[in-house]
Amino acid sequence: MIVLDYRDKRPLYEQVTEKLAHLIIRGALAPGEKMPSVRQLALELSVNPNTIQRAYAQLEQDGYLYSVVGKGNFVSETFEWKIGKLKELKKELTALISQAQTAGMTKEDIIALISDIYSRADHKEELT
Amino acid sequence: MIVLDYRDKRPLYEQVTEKLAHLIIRGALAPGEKMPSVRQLALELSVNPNTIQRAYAQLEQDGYLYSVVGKGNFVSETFEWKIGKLKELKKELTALISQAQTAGMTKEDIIALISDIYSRADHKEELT
DNA sequence: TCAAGTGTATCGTTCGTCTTAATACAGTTA
DNA sequence: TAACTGTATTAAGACGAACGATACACTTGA
Repeated sequence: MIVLDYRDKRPLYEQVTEKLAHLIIRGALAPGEKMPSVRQLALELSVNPNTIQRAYAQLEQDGYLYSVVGKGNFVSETFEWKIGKLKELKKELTALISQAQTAGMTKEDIIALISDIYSRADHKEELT
Repeated sequence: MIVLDYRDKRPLYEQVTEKLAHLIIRGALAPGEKMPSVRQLALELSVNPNTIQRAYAQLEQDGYLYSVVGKGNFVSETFEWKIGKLKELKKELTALISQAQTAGMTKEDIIALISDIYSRADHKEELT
C-alpha cells in the first residue's frame, strides 16, 4: 500500500501523511471508506503506532479524514478537504499580501502579478 | 542606539537585523552612511561579533547594505532594498497563487481577497 | 612597513526542538 | 469481557540552530 523511503530526510509521519493524502485526492480511497487502524498500518510499515497516529491527526486537521474513538478513521467527503485547503491558502495569502503592501507594492501591482500568473496557467490548461 | 530584549524568544541576530532594517527604512541611517563596525556594535550590545556579523550578512542579502573588506559596512541606496524585497515577495506570491489555483481558487476569488486586505489597510493609514 | 582598524571563515559547545518510541488510558462492539 | 478501536503522556535520541572563541584576510594611516 505504502512504501517508506528511509533515505528521505523528511520525518516518517510526514511521508505517511503525504502519501495517504495523495491516495485520497486521487480517489483511490473513497469518501466514507474505513482506513486501516493505526496499529495495523504501523505493523505493515514496521513503525510505531504513534507515527501513524500523528499522520492521521494531521490528515484530520486538513479535513481529509475524521476519526471515531473505538471505531476507526474514515475518509471525509471531497468538499471537506477542499475547503480546508482553501482556508489554509487564504491565510497564507493574507499574510504575504500584508507584507507586500508594507514593502511598497500597490494593489494594482499585485493584481497585475496575479493576472500574469493566471494567463500562463490558462495556456497550460489547454493541453490537459 | 539599539536595545536587545532577552525575553524575546527570537534569536539575537534576528532582533538586530530587524531593528537596523527599521532604522534604514525610516531613513535614520542615510544611504552611503557608514555602519558601526561589527566589533564596535558588538561591544555596545554586549554580544559576540559573530552575531552582528550575521545580522549584517542578512541585511546585505536583503539589499539594505553592502560591505567592503577592510573598510566597513555601508547603507545601500533606497532602491536597492526595495527591489530586493519586491523580488522576494513576487517569488513567494507566485508560488502561493499557483497552489491556490490548483486547489480550485479562481482568479476572482483571489482578487476579492486582495481588495479586502487593502481596504482594511487603507483604514489604518488614515490614522497615521 | 606595520600596527590597528576593518570584514570573513571555521570550529566547537550549548541548548532547544523535533521525531520516534514505550506505555498507559479510554471508548466500542460482538 | 475480550479484543478491537483511537488518544494522551512521557522519555530518549537525534538533529539543528544560535552563539562564542579564535584565526585569517584585507585596508589604511602614521
